[in-house]
Amino acid sequence: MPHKKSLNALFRPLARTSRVPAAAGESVALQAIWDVVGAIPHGQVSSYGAVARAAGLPGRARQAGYALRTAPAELNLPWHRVVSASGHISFPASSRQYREQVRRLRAEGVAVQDGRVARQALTELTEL
DNA sequence: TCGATGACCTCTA
DNA sequence: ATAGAGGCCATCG
Repeated sequence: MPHKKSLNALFRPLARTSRVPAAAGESVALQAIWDVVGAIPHGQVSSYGAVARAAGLPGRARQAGYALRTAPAELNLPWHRVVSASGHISFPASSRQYREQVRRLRAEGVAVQDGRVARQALTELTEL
């Protein structure tokens, strides 16, 4: 496993393709996570942990979830492209957000069965 | 200051 | 496949 410094260098190209505008006053961690999520291509799915790693925050999957929860709606982040490492949608099956995520994923051609996508369908975000 | 919480993860068994 | 333990850390009451 590369050192954190080289990790950042590795992921820099990904961040550069981000379409998320910088929000003034936000922490670098939050901004980095939003950048990564905003760079996930249409039809592709990743996990909170992978997003955190790509943002230079290995081991901080929870912060990725927090960042998505607090993301300004104006950013129009493709939040639905992020699920847990197991492939499961991280919302109660009865929730409105759960249904919305399933709807959006299927609209992009992503197969969702029993509230989860195949782990094989998850991308590590390092090969973009 | 402290304990609880949470859009999570990894290792063990 | 499933379950528990530990780890992570920003937020909140």
